Amino acid sequence: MSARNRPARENGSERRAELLAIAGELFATRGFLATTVRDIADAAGILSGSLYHHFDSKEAMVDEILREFLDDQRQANAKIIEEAEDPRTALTELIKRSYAALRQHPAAIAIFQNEANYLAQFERFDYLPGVADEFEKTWLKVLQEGQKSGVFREDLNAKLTYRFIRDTVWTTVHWFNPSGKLSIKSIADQYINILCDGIVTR
Amino acid sequence: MSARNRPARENGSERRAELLAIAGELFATRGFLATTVRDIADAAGILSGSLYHHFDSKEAMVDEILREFLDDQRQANAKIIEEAEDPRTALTELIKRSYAALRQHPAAIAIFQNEANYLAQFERFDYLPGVADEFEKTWLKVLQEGQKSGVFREDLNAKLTYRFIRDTVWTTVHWFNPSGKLSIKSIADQYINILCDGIVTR
DNA sequence: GTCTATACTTTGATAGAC
DNA sequence: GTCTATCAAAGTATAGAC
Repeated sequence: MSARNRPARENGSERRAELLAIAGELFATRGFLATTVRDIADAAGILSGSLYHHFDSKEAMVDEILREFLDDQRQANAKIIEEAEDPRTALTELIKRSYAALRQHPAAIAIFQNEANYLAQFERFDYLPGVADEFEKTWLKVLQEGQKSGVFREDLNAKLTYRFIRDTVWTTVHWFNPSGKLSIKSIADQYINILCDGIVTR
Repeated sequence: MSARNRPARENGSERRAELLAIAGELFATRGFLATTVRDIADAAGILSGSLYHHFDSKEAMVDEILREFLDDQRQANAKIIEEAEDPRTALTELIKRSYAALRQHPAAIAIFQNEANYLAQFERFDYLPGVADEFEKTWLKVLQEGQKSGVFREDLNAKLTYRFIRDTVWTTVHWFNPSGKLSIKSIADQYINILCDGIVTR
């Protein structure tokens, strides 16, 4: 079946992608529940009923946004783990990659951060807890290997350390301003710096 | 006017406090919008209409929850700043205090974290951005004084450092489990440890 | 691909009896 | 302090014309 004849409902017409981006923006800034299908339609300059020509439901929209981002991130993580030569490099690369994602998928990250908990209650989003778990495993492995090899302090609780890192990195999406003074790169560098060496002078 | 004759609508009967706690729990775990007045009433074993004997609206409920917590935290911060003898002590005390609040006001913290952005759009919650600002000023002052006096590294962006700390500390509310293995104290200690000295061995 | 029109459901809130 | 009864508004979604 050619892309031309494929029904828009199934996937990618340009208009469809446009609508999805608009919806994502709104879900990210206002929240999923606070965004009505009329809000999305208004922002797109059409009427709410017209959205249903492209998507089955509001849930279907957010579902698609999340899947795309999560697949991307998962692949990127796997590649880093595979290629990194030592735990410290792996860790800093994971952090850099996460910050880079802030520029590529800001809406999806905000939605994942803010709504995963709520969405997980619906069957359709059964995959969410699994993905979060997989992410945790990836980071934990790096941290633990680093402890074994002696680059990371052994007295730290790896799970706790992972959570601290994750919280700091992802929550950045709530205040990061792409047109502000701080670049993603400088934020990432500074965080890696603090995380590795601490804020106290020696 | 005695407490006995004071209308429940105005403030503190026992039942009222109970209902507020139930609502707070739901707001915190499910989200403000996802929690209906019927959910709250169900959880309390009454009908939704009965809630309006105690509170003017759903918004009034969350408003009261937030104000109580924020006042508390503000006072605590002021006291720490006043009493701490040096920036490093002040910083660790601020962090410890924030973690301690996680035990005392878990629901309010989660709500503040998750819903402040949404709520700020309503006049009633005009005070929220101001409070966040005040918190930031308090922490910034400590960090900057520490940089001046040489305890904290001068090459760090204080504002950025504050955000890293704030995000890590407050976001803990999303995964902290009071009946889990990790105590609040051990989480706080470990975080202070990482923040000050980093995760890399030397 | 969008519009018109509209059905259906959920939700926050009110009035008055008990 | 709670219940019964009920509203009005807002929300998601559908059907069929254009």
